[in-house]
Parts: sequence; C-alpha cells; structure tokens
Amino acid sequence: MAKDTKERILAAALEMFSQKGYEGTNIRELSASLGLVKSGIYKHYESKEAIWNALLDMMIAYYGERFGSPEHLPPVPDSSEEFVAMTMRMANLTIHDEQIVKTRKVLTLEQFRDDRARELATKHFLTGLTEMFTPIFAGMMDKGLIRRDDPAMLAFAYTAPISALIHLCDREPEKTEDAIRKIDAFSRHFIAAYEVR
Amino acid sequence: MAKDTKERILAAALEMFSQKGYEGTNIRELSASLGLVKSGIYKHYESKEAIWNALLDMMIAYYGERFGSPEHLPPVPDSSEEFVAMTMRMANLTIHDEQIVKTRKVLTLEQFRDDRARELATKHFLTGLTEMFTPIFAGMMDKGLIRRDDPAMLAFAYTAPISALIHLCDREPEKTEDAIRKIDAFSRHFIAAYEVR
DNA sequence: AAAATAAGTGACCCTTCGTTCACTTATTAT
DNA sequence: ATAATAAGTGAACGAAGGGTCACTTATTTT
Repeated sequence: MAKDTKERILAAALEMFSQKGYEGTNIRELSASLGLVKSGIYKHYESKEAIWNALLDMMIAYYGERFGSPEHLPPVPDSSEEFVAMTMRMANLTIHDEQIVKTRKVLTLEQFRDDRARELATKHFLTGLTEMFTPIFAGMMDKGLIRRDDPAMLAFAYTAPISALIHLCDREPEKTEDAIRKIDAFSRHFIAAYEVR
Repeated sequence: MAKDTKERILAAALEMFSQKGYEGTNIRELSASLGLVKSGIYKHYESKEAIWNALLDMMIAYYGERFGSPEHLPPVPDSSEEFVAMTMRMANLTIHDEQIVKTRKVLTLEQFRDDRARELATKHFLTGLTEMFTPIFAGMMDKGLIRRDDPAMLAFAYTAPISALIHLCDREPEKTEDAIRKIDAFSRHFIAAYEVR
C-alpha cells in the first residue's frame, strides 16, 4: 500500500514548509494531510529534522539533475526573437512548475537557518541563472547577434531582473500575468540594447 | 526607568524575528534579551501578535519616512562617475545599516504569512528602488548623459541586479565585499551601455 | 506626603509540540 | 501456510509554547 509513503511525506513536507516554514509546520498536520496519524510518520523518518534534511537532499539532487549539468543548457538562439522566446519558455516553466515554486519558497524561508538551504538559495536565485546564460550570451556574441562584451556580466544583468520578477510571482501570485509581460518587455529591451545594428 | 521599554521591545523583536522568524521566536527569550521576565512584556503589548503588528507599523512608517517621500530622492548626477558614486553610497548604506538589514530579513521570512509584510517586501525588494531611480534616469536623459529611453525600464534593469546582490549580502554576509565590487562593476557596465558617446 | 498609576516579578494554567511505545494490521519472504 | 518484517494506530509523556494573575516595587500626579 505504501512503499512510496516516504516520498509522499517529502512532498507533503515541501508543501507545508513552503507555506508555513519549518517552525510553523507541525507533524500532526503534516501526517493528517497524508491521511495517517502523527506517529505513523516516525516509521519513515526518525524526526522532524530528519524530514527536513531528506527534503533538502531531494531539493539539492533535483537541482543538480535539472539545472546542474551542461547538457541541459538550451541551445544558443539564432535570433533575438528566438532568444526572447526561449527566455519566456524558461520563465513560464519556473513560474508555474509547482515543485520549483515550492522549492524557492522553502529556500526563501529557511535560508537564514540552514547552511545548505543558504547555499542552494544562492544557486536558485543568483548564480545558477547567471551560469546558465553566460554560455548563451557567449554563443550569441560568436554568432554576431550581440555586441562583444563580458558574457558573464550580461548574463547577470539579464537574469537578475527576471529573477526579481519570479520572486514577485512567488510573493504575489495575482501579479503573475503582469510579471510575465514585464519579463517579455525587459527581455526585448535588453536584447535591443545589445544587438548589433 | 523605562518609558522606552516599548521601543526596546520592538528593537529586540526585530532582531529576533530577523534571525529566527516569527514562529521561531519565543517570548521568554525575547524578554530575557531585554533583561526582564516574560510576563513583563505583557505590560507593554497584549500578545506576541501585537508585537508583530507594532513592528510592522514601525517598519512601514520607517520606510515611508526614509524612502517614501520625493524630497529624499538623491539629486540627478552630472556625470557617470557621480552616478556610480551615488549608487555606491546608497548600496553601502542599505547593506550595512543594521536596521535596514534586519527589516529586509524579517520581510523575507514573513512575506508569505502576512499581507502587510508581503506588500512592504515588494516595495523594499522591487518597486521602491525602481521608483527611486526612474526620475534619476529621466533627469540624466534630460541632461544628455544617457540615451533617451524608457526611464522606468532602465530603473528596473538597473536596480534589480543591485537588489539581487543586496539579498546575497543578507544571506551570505561573508560575500559582502565581493558583492559590493560586483555592484560597482555592474554599475559602470550599465552606464557605459547607455551613455551617449 | 499620599494616592494613583505604571513597570516588573514569579508562580501557575492550558495548549501544542515532538516523540515514544505497546499494540494491531498488512505485506513480504521462506 | 507461516514466520518475519514493515506500516499504521492510539494513548501517553515531558518539554516548551503563549498567556494570566495576584503581588511587589517604581514612578508620577496631586
């Protein structure tokens, strides 16, 4: 009936931690949301903290699988339109994928309490995106689509505003449509500023 | 001996909430940090939540005083160097001012739990900076320092990366020096890209 | 100086929390 | 089929949480 209970517990923990934080979450509610009684959880994890650590393991592994390896990099676009389209695909995914949204929220809430969360937060919010776009900008320079410049600086200048709007969506979901439009507008503005004319 | 105890409680609450979050903070510790016993706090605030609300009132008022009014806007710079220098002054202040740092941390931790925190977080992290820099860029366009463009878009594109680095300082203080250098480099890069040559 | 009010104390209350344990019910291995 | 193991239950525990209250000590007010 449940070998996957362990995983279901992590999913429920991700859900609750992302809404109420680690301290604000209690084991009774967490168990109840899985349809079992509180003591049942302790057959799978020895403590609340163990759940937290397992969840972090999962988030770290998930990040590595999904964004860590170079083969997951999107191809270098061939035009400004393609570049904007690629950005919008990625932005929509990261804004609407529930698992990723919850992960960002958890990292936001626990970044000051847990060192691994701190580290992963910086990847999610800052360095990961920059590292992802640096080779893309480098490739676009090689293709003569944009002016030659420091690709890492461009990647930072490009991804940080998008990241800020993603945060806005996490914080105020009702502004999502607006934020997506803004990402589009910013993206076009950015590429126009660096385009070779 | 203490009419200002009410204010001292708020200061201690800001400190503890910014480190451990609202849920993670307990009244006993909070009182102890002020050298009084837990029941003493209830002579000044009727509940933990009342402290939280008063703290939010304070943060909102403080923000209004400090960043809300147009007369606190820095003057439009006369050169790129001056522009960068102004940015660095502001960045250093916001990164090193303890009260502001703690406020940002609290807002980060409680933004999903409290609507007023949510709203103030968006101001602190996104719209406030953009609104502050929009007239500056408009002014610089008028002075012919930078190309004519949408000043609000420039303000957003300029402040969001800086905001991201400020967040990095909050999260990983040991990276502060690095982040400040990066703000400087980004600032110069940005102005160079829009400068009228 | 006396009365009234505010600030601070310490013991206590109730609730919630994480965790344990003896037990029953499924599931798997032999 | 039976033994062994895993999964799930429900009552209970101690610790820690927020909050109250009768009381003492300072500080104001008159």
